Order: sequence, then structure tokens, then C-alpha cells
Amino acid sequence: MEINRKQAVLEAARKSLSLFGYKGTTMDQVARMAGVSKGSIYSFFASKEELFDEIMQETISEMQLALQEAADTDQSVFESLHRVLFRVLEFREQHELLAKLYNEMKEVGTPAAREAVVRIEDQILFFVERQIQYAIDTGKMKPCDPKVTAFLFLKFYVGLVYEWGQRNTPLDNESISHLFQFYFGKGLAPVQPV
Amino acid sequence: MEINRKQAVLEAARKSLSLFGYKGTTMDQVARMAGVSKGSIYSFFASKEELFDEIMQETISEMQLALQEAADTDQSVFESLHRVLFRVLEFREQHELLAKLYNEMKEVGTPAAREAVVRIEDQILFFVERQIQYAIDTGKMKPCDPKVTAFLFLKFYVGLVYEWGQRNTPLDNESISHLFQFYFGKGLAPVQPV
Amino acid sequence: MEINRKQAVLEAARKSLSLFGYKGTTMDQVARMAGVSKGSIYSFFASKEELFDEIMQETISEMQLALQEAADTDQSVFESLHRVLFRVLEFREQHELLAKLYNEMKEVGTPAAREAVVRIEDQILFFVERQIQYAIDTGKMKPCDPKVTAFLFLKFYVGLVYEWGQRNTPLDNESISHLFQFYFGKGLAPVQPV
Amino acid sequence: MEINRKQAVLEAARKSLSLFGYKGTTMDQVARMAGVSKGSIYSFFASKEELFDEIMQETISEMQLALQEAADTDQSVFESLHRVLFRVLEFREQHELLAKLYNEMKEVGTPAAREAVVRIEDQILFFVERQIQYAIDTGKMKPCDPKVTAFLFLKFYVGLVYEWGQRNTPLDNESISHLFQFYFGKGLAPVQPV
DNA sequence: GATGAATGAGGGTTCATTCAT
DNA sequence: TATGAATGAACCCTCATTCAT
Repeated sequence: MEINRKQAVLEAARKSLSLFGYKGTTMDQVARMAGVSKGSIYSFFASKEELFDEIMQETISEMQLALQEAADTDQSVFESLHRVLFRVLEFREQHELLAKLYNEMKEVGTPAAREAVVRIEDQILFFVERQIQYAIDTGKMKPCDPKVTAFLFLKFYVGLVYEWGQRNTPLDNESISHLFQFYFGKGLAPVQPV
Repeated sequence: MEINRKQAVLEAARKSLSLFGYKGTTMDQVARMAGVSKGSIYSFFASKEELFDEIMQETISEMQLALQEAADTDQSVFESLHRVLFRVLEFREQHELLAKLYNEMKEVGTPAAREAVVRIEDQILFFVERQIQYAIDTGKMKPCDPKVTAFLFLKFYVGLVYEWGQRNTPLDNESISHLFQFYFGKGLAPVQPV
Repeated sequence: MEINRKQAVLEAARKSLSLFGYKGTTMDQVARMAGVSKGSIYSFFASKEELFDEIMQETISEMQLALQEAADTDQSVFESLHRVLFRVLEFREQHELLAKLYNEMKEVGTPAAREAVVRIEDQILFFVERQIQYAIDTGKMKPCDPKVTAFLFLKFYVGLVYEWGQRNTPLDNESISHLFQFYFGKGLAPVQPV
Repeated sequence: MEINRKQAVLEAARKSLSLFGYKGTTMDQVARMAGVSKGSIYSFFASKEELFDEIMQETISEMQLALQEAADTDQSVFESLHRVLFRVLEFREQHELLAKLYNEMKEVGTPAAREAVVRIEDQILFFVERQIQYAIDTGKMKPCDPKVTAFLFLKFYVGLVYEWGQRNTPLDNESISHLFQFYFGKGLAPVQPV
């Protein structure tokens, strides 16, 4: 039973963090959302900060594992790239959470937590960057700055996947894949530009 | 003299909000930064919330005005589009502030303030959307969903302008303009795809 | 078996009280030190307060018994006096504990517990007082206020026995006895003892 | 007005500490006793600990100053000794407070505060010790261990002055002086004083 | 009007006590 | 019966808001 209760706390905290941020999340609220008492939270986590550190570490570990898996299988460039970005899709909420906390934590976070957020972002970016570089080298992509391109790929994905869905009909994964190919692959200029 | 004092408060509050967010901003800090007493703030604004509502309204008004100006002058489609997006660039910080507060305010903000943030985003998006629709209709752009495209344009801009600069060498406006044309105009696919 | 468990709790509680005081002693700590569960403590004692009341009562009973024994045996005045004070020596720690709790309990203690502490002190003092009065009456001691003298005897003993040892090399019982005779014996003995 | 309020807080805190100890003293209680709000305390002192550090430092400074004054004036041994001990009398409550906190602080106190308590006790003892040593050297006192004797003098005084009065009719300073001379004076004086 | 000292509700945390197992 | 996970009242501290000067 303990594991479920701890998980419930983590779940509630994750949700509250996404909705209200670090300062906006009170232990009372987390306790209420998790259906446990305030005191119980402190039997699992020594402090509010440690609770949120654990959420970060957990999220980061999951993402790292996913990236590793995606990177390990050797396949064609575009497939690999898609796989990685789709992996990121699956972590849409976690990613959003990290980004949010990253911003708020500039002020209050532990150095360790902030480091971790920067690291995971960097890892994703670096992985995408390598795929792009390889695509360029093998002539599958026009020459471009791989760092900037990787950054924009990520923005594009997170935007479509997470933010678009907040105020419009969410897009399914296939649509997102098509849009990705449409905008980045072909460009918007008409074939015979005026 | 009163107007200057009120402006100083607004300026200080805007700065503190950008740096520390809503909860991280204390009235003491705003008073100190503005060089006025805490009591004075309350002679201008009934509450912390009202102060920040006013900042939002002000920001939104400025952005609306800028958009209006950009929209009013009748010019070729791409120029108009660029002008609008460049206008948005000039409000990079305000925009970031709005986004930040929008997230944090989900909890504490007045409904009015939250409405306002949504509205301004919608206005920008709608304006860009119309430009895109017009470009499509006149054959200057490949057929595409104008709503999604407008959304991605904005993400792209905000990403390059604000977020890229947070951890890399910031890009000047010209570079951003070139990158915009490069990615969206031509696409990344090589001319003779393999 | 139950008796042993209860005794273990009492022992642990007494130790923790000596070291950390009433507020500094947690039920968790007592349970850990006694090697029983927290719940078990509550099967023996209705509350933290009752547990410590019982420690007081127990300590007081032991001291009363010792005093009674010392008082019952009829011997010469000085011997009797010494025996009583040496009895008190043997309870040095309990006595210290009582004094400590007495002070801290002013706030939280039950009236009964506080009464008890006052009573035991009074009993000791009264016993010593009688010995002194008898010594005066039989010309073995210079006339003096027996109440004040009893009080000072006790201070003297507790000071030498408990407090001196906290920051200096502790004195053995014989040394203390000598010092007692040295300071009080000679000072109070008449020039021509009867 | 501020000074009075701060003084009121110090006064209330000192009182509460004497009555209930460190843990038994709540900031709410101090605020109530001082007639100020809880928040006000924190405008004078950064934390509960700092408040009590200040009380200790203050007490210690006063006692040091008093000792210095008493020590500086050069007079006959007994007079000087009395003056010092009477000085100590005047600080009866502070002294009691220090001793109490010293015990409780073993667990929770800052190292600085604990150091300070030990230091002041040592200073008093050392001063008395020197007086005694001098008295022995000049034949005004029987040979004895000056350290132990100093310790007992202090116990004697504090006992008579502070503790006796808690449960009996308090003694005035003159009575105490007489008792001191009666118990220690005669006992220690050589039969044929020089 | 301008000031900032004063207030107290609310947040994080601890721990005596309870109760399902 | 014995356990210790769970509870929540109460503690220390912060900060938006008020009001005497």
C-alpha cells in the first residue's frame, strides 16, 4: 500500500506543479489531491524541495532511458530522428513540467535540480543535432546549422504536441508527423515562386 | 509627479515579474526597486493582483496597438507578415512575461487577467492567420492550414528570439529573419532528394 | 513478558528525559531506545504525560523508601545525617532528572506531577532538617536555622555530586564526604564540642 | 517607539525562557506577552534562535561588565569577594536563565550560544577563585582547594538567593551576607586570624 | 499625501496519538 | 496483542495589506 500512496503523492505533485508551479503548489494541496494527509508526504519525502527533486530525477531518468533506447537501434536517419522525436512526444507533459520548473527554479531551485533540467534538455538537443548532422553529411538534408535546427525541431514538436492541444483540437501523432515533414521537409514556398 | 511615481512602480513590477514570477515578487521588493514606499503602491493599485492586472492590460494594449499599425498599412503579403512578426519581436520580453504570468496566474489570477492573456495571443494568431490565408489565396504560399501555420510561425519566432538566446549566443534580428525564410520558405529537403 | 517491556519503556524514557528533557524527547525515540513499537507504549501509558508522571512517581517512591530506611535505623546524629545524604547521592541522576523535569513541567506538567516533585524535595529537606535540629539540641552543632541549613546541605551535595562533575574531574564519594566535613563540619562545630 | 517594542519582546522572551525553557517558549506566546504581533518579532530578530542568542549575549555582556567593575576596584579581599558575589546576586534571574538554557541548549542551541554560557560561568568562577587564592596566600583563609571552594561559594549564593526564595520567604541581601559569613566565614577562618 | 511599522492569515514542518493490519 | 503508517494540531516563519504618524 505504501508504494501506491507514495505514487499518489508523486502523481499529485506532478500535476500540481504543472498547473501551478513550485511556489503555487502547497503541501496541503498535494496532500488533498493525493488523498493523503500532509504528514504522510513527509514520511516519503524529507521536504517539499526533495519531493520535487525526486520528480525531476524520475522524469529525467525516464527520458534518458527512452533516448538511449531510441538511439541504440541502428536505422535510417529520418526514421531514427522520428523515433527520438516521438519519444519526446510521449513525454510531452513531463517535458512541459521540466521547462516550467526550470524557469521557476532559477529563483528557488537547488543547484542540483537546475543542473538536471539543463542536462536533459542538452541531451535531447545533442542527440537530435547528431542525427541532423548525419543527414546533412549523407546528403539527405540541405546544409544548415545543426544546432539551431535541432532547437527548432524540438520547439516545433513541443509546440504542436503540447501547446497546440491546450487551446485547439489536439493532433494525433500521425498528423504531427505529416506536419513535420510538410513544413520542414518541403518548405512553404510554392514550386514556381511568383 | 504622481504619474512618474506610478510609472516607476509599474516598471519595477514588470521587471520583478520577469525575473521572479508572481509569487516570487514581493511588494517590498517592488517598492524598493521603484524607490517608493509600500504604502504608495497601494495608493495607485488596490492590491498586488490589480497591479499585475494593470501590467497585463498595458502590455496587451501596446501589443494591440502595434498590431493594428502593422495591419493597417497596406503592403505586399510577405512584407506585412514580416512586419507583424518583427513587431512581436520588439515585445519579446513583454510576451515572455505574459506567457509566464499566464501560467502562474492559472491559480491566482483574476479571470479578467487570464482572459486578457488568452485574448492577446489570439489576436496575434488571428492576424498572422489572415496574412497566411491571403498569401495562400494569392498563390504566394503553398496551401496549408493557416491556423496551424500561424501558430508555428509564432513558436518559431518566440523560440529563436527569446529562448535560444537564454543558453546560446543571441541572434540579431536579421539572422532571425534569414532563418525564418530558410526554414519555412525553402524547406530542408535537398533539391534532388535521394 | 509484558512487565519487561513496560520496564524497557520506562528505562528508555528516563534516559531520554535526562538527556533531552521533556519536549526534546519524542515517543519515536523512546520506542526505538526501548526496542518496542510506538503503539506498545500507548498500551502501557495513556499519554506521553502519563508516562512521565509514572517516572516521577517511581523516582519519588524510591527516594521516599530510601529516606525511610535511613531514618528508621536509630543511630548517632551525624551518622544518620551522612547516611541520608549519601542516599541522596545514590539518586544523583534521578534527582537531577526530577529537577530538570520540574522546571520544564511548569508549563506542561500535570498538577499532580508538579506536586510530587515539590513533595519529595520537601521530604528530603524535612528529614535533614530534623537531623540538624537534633544535632543542635544535643549540642553537636552550633545553633542555626535548621531549615536554611538543611537547604544548604542539599545544595552543597547536589552541587558537588552532580554539577561539579559536569565540567571537572568527578569526585568520589569519600572526597565529597571529606569536603562536607571540611566546609560544614569545622565551621559549625562549637569551639569546645560537648 | 521601536526601541520600546524591541525591549518588550526581549523582556517577554526572557520571562518566557525562564518559565518554560527554549522549546516551551513559542513565538506566539512571546508576542502575546510583549503585546506585539508575531510578525513584529521578526522585524527585530531574524529567527527564534537569533532572539535567544541576543538575550544570552546581552546577559553575558552585563555580567562581564559587572564583574570587570567589581574586579577593577582594589580593596581588601573579603570586601572584593563580597562585592563580586553581590554583583552576581543582582543577576540572580539572568543567571538562572543562563543555567537553564545552557542545559536545554545542549541539544538545540547554536555552538556560539553554548560557548558563551560556558565562558561566563568560567569567568565568574575564575574571578572568585583568584580572590580565594589571594585570601589563602595572605593567611585570611585556611588552605583549601580554591577551585572547589569557588564553585561552592557560587552554589551557596545562587541557592540562597534564587532557589530558596522560590519556596520560602525570600532573604534580603543582608541576611544572605550574614549567612555567608556564618557558614563559610567561621568555618574557613583560622582559629587565630592574622 | 507619503511612509514603513505592525498585523495575521497561510505555508512548510514536526510529532503525539490513533487504528487497520 | 503488537505494530508503524497515517493523521492533524501546532510550531516557526513570510508577506500582502493596513493605518498612525
